[in-house]
Amino acid sequence: MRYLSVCEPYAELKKCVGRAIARAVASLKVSIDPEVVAGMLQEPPKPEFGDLALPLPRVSKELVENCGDIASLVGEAGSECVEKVQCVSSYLNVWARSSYIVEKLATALSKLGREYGITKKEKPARVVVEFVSANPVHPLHIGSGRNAVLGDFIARVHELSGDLVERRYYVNDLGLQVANLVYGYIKLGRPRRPEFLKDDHFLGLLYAATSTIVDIAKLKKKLETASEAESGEIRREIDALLGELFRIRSKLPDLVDSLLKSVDPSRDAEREVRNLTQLLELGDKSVVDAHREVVNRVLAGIRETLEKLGVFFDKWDYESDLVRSGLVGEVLSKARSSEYYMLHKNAPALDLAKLAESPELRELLGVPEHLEIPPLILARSDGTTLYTTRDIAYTIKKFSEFSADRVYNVVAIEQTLPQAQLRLALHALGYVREATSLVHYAYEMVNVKGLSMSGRRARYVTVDEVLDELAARVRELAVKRGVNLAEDVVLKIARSAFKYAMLSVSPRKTLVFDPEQAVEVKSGTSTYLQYTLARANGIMSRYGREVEFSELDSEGLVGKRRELALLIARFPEVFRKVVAELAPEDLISYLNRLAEVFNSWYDADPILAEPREELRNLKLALVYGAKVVIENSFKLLGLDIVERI
RNA sequence: GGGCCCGUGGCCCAGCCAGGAUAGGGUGCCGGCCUUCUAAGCCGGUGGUCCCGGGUUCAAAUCCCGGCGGGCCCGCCA
Repeated sequence: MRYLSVCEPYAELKKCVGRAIARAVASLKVSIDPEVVAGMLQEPPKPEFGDLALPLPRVSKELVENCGDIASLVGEAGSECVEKVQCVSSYLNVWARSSYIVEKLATALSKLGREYGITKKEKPARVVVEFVSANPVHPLHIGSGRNAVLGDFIARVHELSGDLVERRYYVNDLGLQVANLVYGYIKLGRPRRPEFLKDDHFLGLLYAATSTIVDIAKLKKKLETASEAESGEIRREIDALLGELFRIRSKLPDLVDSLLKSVDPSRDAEREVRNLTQLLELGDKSVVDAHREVVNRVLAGIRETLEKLGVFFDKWDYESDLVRSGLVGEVLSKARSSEYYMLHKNAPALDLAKLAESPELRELLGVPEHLEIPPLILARSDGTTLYTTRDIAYTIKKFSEFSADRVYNVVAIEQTLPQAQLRLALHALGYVREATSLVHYAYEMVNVKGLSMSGRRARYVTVDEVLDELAARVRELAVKRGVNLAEDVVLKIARSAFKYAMLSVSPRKTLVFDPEQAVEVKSGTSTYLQYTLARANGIMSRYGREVEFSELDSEGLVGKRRELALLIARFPEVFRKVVAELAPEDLISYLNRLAEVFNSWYDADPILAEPREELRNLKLALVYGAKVVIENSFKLLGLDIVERI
């Protein structure tokens, strides 16, 4: 990938040091590539070991015994960037010239200003990010919250890199889940919500109650034909579901009571729901109306939550529209004439196993090496299509409508198989470019301490309640500190804390969400970073002028100031890595270190009160650098900047 | 049964892919610091068999092999 305006002070320093060492080693008649040396330079664990260190055995074993000689050779040769070199237990410890660091950093900061560290691509790409796409049957829970935050992050990464990004939400309104909700919704005559509940929360309860009653009906039917041995187990399951229903009832008694009056659990409720899925897919007027209404009511609630989070979408795509547009039908007929077409237990399917035999293709499509690929069933025997089939059509649509070079599906890691099948199916049907440019950005699930989550049973922690609780804590803390915070600032602090919790853990790891802990507002969170930024901004606005980069006292670059300068100098590289690897947690670790060094320095060293002008300029340059670094990181992570905290 | 992921102080997490110095943070607990740029902060202390066992290496939390523990996937669900 090529980038514009490369201006990376730390990388330049490493290259320069690499050259200096390579020159010295050359006089020992050993030839090494300066670039390689630069790549091997690492950050010493302690300041006593200098600014950069080279483990000599990594370069060459023979050099280890010459460690002391090399150190003095580098020192004698002199270099614009090397101040001093020492040999400590086979490490070459390098102290950089302060003037070099200051000059490189000042150049970068004054040249790029607020753009410092952001590397734009030479050729912008067109990127679609599909994320959240939670089924419109209940409010967003924190699992979808993780999706929302990560998807937003990916979109931001590309936006900041100069790409054109389209954010899409796939409204999966054709699954069995929605049919269950529609069933209950119609049975109750399109009920209104009580005053104290948001629509998505209210309808989420309706959905859970309906699902549970339908499931009970299913089990009761099974009981009729069950053997003596089976019936005991089934009865226990029914009892468990009755318990769930009772719990749901406790939240909204009237709702469940009237639902029980209109849905007879002993009748074949399941078949009625199945009928609904068919009518929906066919576009039956009588149900489509109620269906779209209830879906939009839930969606309005979800949207409100996303807005509170500061997460926005360009397009909302209804799955039902996709089917009715005929796109899914086209995919089906294309599949029928494909060489991979097969019947699997009498259902139309694609035999992708053959295709997946090629290791090269797996590599190309990012299909895990040992993942077994079963046939992809395209439709039920009643003719209704299945999710992945519709997703094939949707993927084609996402690519074509935006002329996308790449499409991200931000989807839970548990869907690795269907996502792999999706890419293989696209390839099988001749959509080779689409198949290779579709990225499954996978993230692990969110578990809540002491709760097994289930949408079907209304057992979840919602994003709304977490945000509300966080906001309450922020207010409480503000009162304690005697600070008057505007409501929008409260929300910004609260939602940033939520995002931070979602972003600071690697997406590949299961996130154990402890509601008690997440709502704490304390150090080691976004609040700490926001606070640090507010301090830096406070100084800058109090100073009220542009920093004078041409007159900096580089002799003053010692202690925490030096540490901070080197961290700021590293930002462009950190940024590039985070963008390339889509790893928000790396950026967060870096920010925490930067904030720690900044605060520790801030506490001990007066900045504006510094009497010597050139030293004051140096300090201000550091404050400015830290400010720009944190602000640009916030842009990438979607955290909010607050003026006062 | 097969496959993938995870295991790091009491709790949470970074480091592992590209092996390097005494394993970093946070939280918790104990103590100290506000007449000076925001104390949601700073400083000090406390706390670790990097799941276990082998192997490779001058060097292993990191790579390889074998276990153990936890999660996920293998549906005419999504």
